[in-house]
Amino acid sequence: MSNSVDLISKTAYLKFEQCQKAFFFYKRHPYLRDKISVDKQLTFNRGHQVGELAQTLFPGGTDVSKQTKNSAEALALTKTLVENKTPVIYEATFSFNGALIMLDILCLENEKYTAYEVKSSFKISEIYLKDACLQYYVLKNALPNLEDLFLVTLNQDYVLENELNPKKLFKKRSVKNESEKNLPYFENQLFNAQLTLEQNKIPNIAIGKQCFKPYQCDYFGNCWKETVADNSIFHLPGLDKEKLFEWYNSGIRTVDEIGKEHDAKEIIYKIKQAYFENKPIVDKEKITTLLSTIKQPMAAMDMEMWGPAIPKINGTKPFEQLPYLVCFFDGTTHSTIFIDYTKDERRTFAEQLIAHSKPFASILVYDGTMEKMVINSLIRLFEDLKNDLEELKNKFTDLFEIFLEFSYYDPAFKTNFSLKTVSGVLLKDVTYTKITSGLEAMAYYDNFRNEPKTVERKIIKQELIDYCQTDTLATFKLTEFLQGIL
DNA sequence: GGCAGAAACCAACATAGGCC
DNA sequence: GGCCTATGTTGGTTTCTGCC
Repeated sequence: MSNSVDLISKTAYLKFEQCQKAFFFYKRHPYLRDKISVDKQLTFNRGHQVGELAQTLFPGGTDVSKQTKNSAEALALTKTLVENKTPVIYEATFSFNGALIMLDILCLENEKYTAYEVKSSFKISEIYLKDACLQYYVLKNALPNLEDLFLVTLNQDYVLENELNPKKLFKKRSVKNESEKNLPYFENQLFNAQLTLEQNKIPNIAIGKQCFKPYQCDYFGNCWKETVADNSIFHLPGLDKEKLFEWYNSGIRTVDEIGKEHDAKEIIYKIKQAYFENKPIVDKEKITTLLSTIKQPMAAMDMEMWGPAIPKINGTKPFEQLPYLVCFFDGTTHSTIFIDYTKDERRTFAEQLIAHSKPFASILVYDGTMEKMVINSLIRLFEDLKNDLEELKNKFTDLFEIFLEFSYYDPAFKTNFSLKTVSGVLLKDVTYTKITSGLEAMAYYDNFRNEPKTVERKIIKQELIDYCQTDTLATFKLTEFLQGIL
C-alpha cells in the first residue's frame, strides 16, 4: 500500500480517539459503515452551509477542494499557494507525521498565517477543541509562520437586522494555548494510530461506553450485531450506560438474568415481569386520571418549527424557532395553518392559532414542551394575546406523560417513547410517507422557501402538511387506543 | 453548652429521552 | 445542532441528634 493511502485524516484520527477498532474499520473496512441517517446528513449539510457563509468573513479565497481530486493533489496545490503567498485559502490541506488536515480558512496577514475552523454551534465542545488542537499540531509543523488557530462559532446574541452581518454572526476563540500544551500528546497518539494500522488485524475491543461518546459510532451495526435480541438488557429504558456495561461485563445479556441482587430501579423489575408474561405494563388508574382531563369537543394538534442556523427573518437569532405549520384533527377533519414567512409573520400565526383552537375544549398533544415554548414566546411578543394563549395552553392534555411515567409500557418500545415508535407498536393504520422527522420537515420547509416554481412549491407544502397531519392522526388514534383498553 | 457524626438540603452537572 | 424535562450523582453546607 502506498504511503498516501495511510495518511490519517482528521476524521480518522477522531475515530482513533473514540475507539481503535472504529479507526481500523474506517481505514481498512470502510464498507462496514452504517448507513447514514437522514437527520445526521441534514446536520452535516447545515454545517457545510455555515462553513461556506463563514468564508465570506475572508472573501476572495482560493478553494483547494474545488480544484483537486484527492489529497495528494490538494497537498501539492496548497504548497504552491503558500509559496505564492496567496492571502486567503479555503480547504488548505497539510500533512505532518502521517496526519492529514484540511482547514476551513487560512489567511496570510503580515507574513503570518492565521487559520479558522468553523463550527455550526454556539458552544465549543471538548471534541471540537481536540479536533482543533490536532489541526494546530499539524499546521505548526507544516507551516513555519503560523500565528494562531481560531475556532469560529455562531454568536447566540446576534439578531438579524436587514442585511446579514457575518462579522457579528460569528465569534472566534483562539486555541493556541490549549494546543501548545498538547503538542506532545498528538505526537504520541499519531504514533499509536500508525501502530494500530501496522498490526494489520482488527483491534480486540469489546463494546462499551466508547460506542456512544462523543458520537454514536459509524460501525455500531457491525459491533453490536450480537446484542440485538429482543430481550437484550440494552433495550431497557432509563438506565445509564455505566450500569448497563457493569451488568454486561459481569456476563448478563438478557432481561431475565437480572436478579434482585442487581439493585435496579423498581421499574426494571416491572419490565422484566412484562417480558416474562409477554404483555405490556398497564396502569389503568393513572391512564384514567390523565384521560379524564379531556373535555369534548377535542382535537389533536401538532406544530412544526423552522429554526435555521443562519437567521433569515428580521429580528430573529441563530437557531431561533419559528412556528410555520399547525394541524388540528378532530377525528373527521383536519384544519391547517401554514405561514410562508416572507417577513416576520408571528402575529398572524398567533391570531390564527387562537382562532383555530377556540372551538375545542381539549387539545391533545404528544410532548407539548415545544408547543408550550412557542406559545410562551408569543405571549412575550404580544402581551394583548396573553389571555387567549394561556387559555390554549390550559386545554392541553399531553399523552406523552403516560409513556414517560410507564403507565403504559410495551417491551417493543425498547428505550424509545417517541410518537413514531409508540404509534408504530400500538397502531396499525398510521404510516409516514415522504417526511419522517421534524428535522427533515425543517429541511423541506427550507426547500419550499427557496423553490421558485409555484407548482413545485405547492407539492412541497402538501408534503409538509401530510407529515404534520399524520402526527395529529397518530396522536388522536393513540388517545382512542388508550380509551379502548380501560 | 459543646461537639461529632448523621441526616437533610441545595446547587451544579451529567445522562437519558423528547421535540424541531 | 438547539432547547426542554426528569432524574441521578456529587460535593459542599446547614441542620438535627445523641451524647458527654
